[in-house]
Amino acid sequence: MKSTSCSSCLLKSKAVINLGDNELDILDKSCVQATFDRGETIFKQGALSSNIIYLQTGLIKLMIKGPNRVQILRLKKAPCYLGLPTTMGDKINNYSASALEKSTACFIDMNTFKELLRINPAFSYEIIIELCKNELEQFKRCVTLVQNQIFGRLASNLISFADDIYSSHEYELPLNRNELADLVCTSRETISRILSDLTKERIIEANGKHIKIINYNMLKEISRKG
Amino acid sequence: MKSTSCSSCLLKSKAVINLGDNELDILDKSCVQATFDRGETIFKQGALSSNIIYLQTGLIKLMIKGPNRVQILRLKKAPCYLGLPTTMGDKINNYSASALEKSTACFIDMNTFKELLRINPAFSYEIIIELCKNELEQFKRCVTLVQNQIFGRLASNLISFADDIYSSHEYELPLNRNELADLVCTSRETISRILSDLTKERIIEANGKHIKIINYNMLKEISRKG
DNA sequence: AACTGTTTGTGATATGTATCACAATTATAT
DNA sequence: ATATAATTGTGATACATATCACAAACAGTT
Repeated sequence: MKSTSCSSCLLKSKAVINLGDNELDILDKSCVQATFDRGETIFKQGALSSNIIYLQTGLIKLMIKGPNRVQILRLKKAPCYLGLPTTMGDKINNYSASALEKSTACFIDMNTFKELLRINPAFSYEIIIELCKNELEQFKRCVTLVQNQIFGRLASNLISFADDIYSSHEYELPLNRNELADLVCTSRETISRILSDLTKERIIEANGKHIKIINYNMLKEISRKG
Repeated sequence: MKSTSCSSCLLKSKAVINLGDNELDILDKSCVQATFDRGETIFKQGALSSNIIYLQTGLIKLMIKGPNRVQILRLKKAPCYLGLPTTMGDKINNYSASALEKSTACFIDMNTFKELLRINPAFSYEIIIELCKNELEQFKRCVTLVQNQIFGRLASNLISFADDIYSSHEYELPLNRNELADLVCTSRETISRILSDLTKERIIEANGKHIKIINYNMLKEISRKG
């Protein structure tokens, strides 16, 4: 049940901002809103994909089950589109999404979305921009995962939590040790060892999920060198 | 110097096929064609990006200089767009492209490309589809790189050469050992050892750059298990 | 409050691959 | 044809991280 119509929604995407009243009406008629608690699945790998999902509020993880393990592809913070590639580039979800905190998402019918792409070039243009930025981000992440050793990989992610997600050098991790290991592509034991070492070296303070970055420059250096 | 006008080009992209005569004229006026020999750079990481590049014929590698090494992000076979994300998502090339064999590419002015996106929704739509498929492909590649051990990673790539690029179980690698190592993210010594082992086990025959796959199913199994 | 299940930390050991060194082979230049 | 440079293959060793085992701490349930 939608709390507000698309036209009076205060959390529109950059793409949707370009829509006229008529187009917002079209969107409103085939757009459903849902709230997810932490841990709930928004869409599942292997299932048919027929909606475009716009994450209005919250934080989610994209996960894929690979040959050897579950891997967290990336975390995504609202506002953003989820699963655009998997819905428009394929018919089956190539990966899953789950909420890491209470989140709200709008499910847009695929055909309506295509219609909006067709009738509003500015809408299309913003979708293209988002796809392009996502791919660049993904390339960067992949290079870090492949080239850096585990110290550098973990440091990069801790910094990303601080700079991109919480805008603070002190935060509560939204992941347990196993999930952090899935994000950084290592084992949970290795995560424990490194958080321990970083704490001993007074670069961070790690108390359970509570992280405080003490020596940001040193952490940055570690993330650069790998 | 263009050998033919855009309207009479027989190698149009799926996006360009949607353009009308008028739009093809617009494209023709700001599109320059170039031929590249093997080894030549098409665009360079760190340089300003102001063109959209359409690879008409040939095979290229996308490379990025990371914290520890050069990494080949992926190979791309014509026909396809190169560097869409890096031109539309940023102003600087995030990675480089070089020809692996004689190739031809069309350089399209950025503003003209944006104009075509604006005036032709079907054109935009095909660009969106290509971006989505690219991202899914990139996710798959990243998962393989991160989760598989080196045997599985090399097997995957040898199969990709056979199935996607040469459509043959026997082919001439377009890469030397060092470049193959960059593609698979390992060292050139490890590449030599594994090609040696695979040859000893009669799964492939490797003679210099000449590769012949003898036991496709076994190679497939190795690539799946990692 | 007690019990059970889950998560986390640490020690010990195994494994896969990088690195280094060097020689052999191949390609290129003269 | 010869010399030089680049590429490749192999052996030996080092190193980073996975895996296994187990205990301690924490969270959830009764």
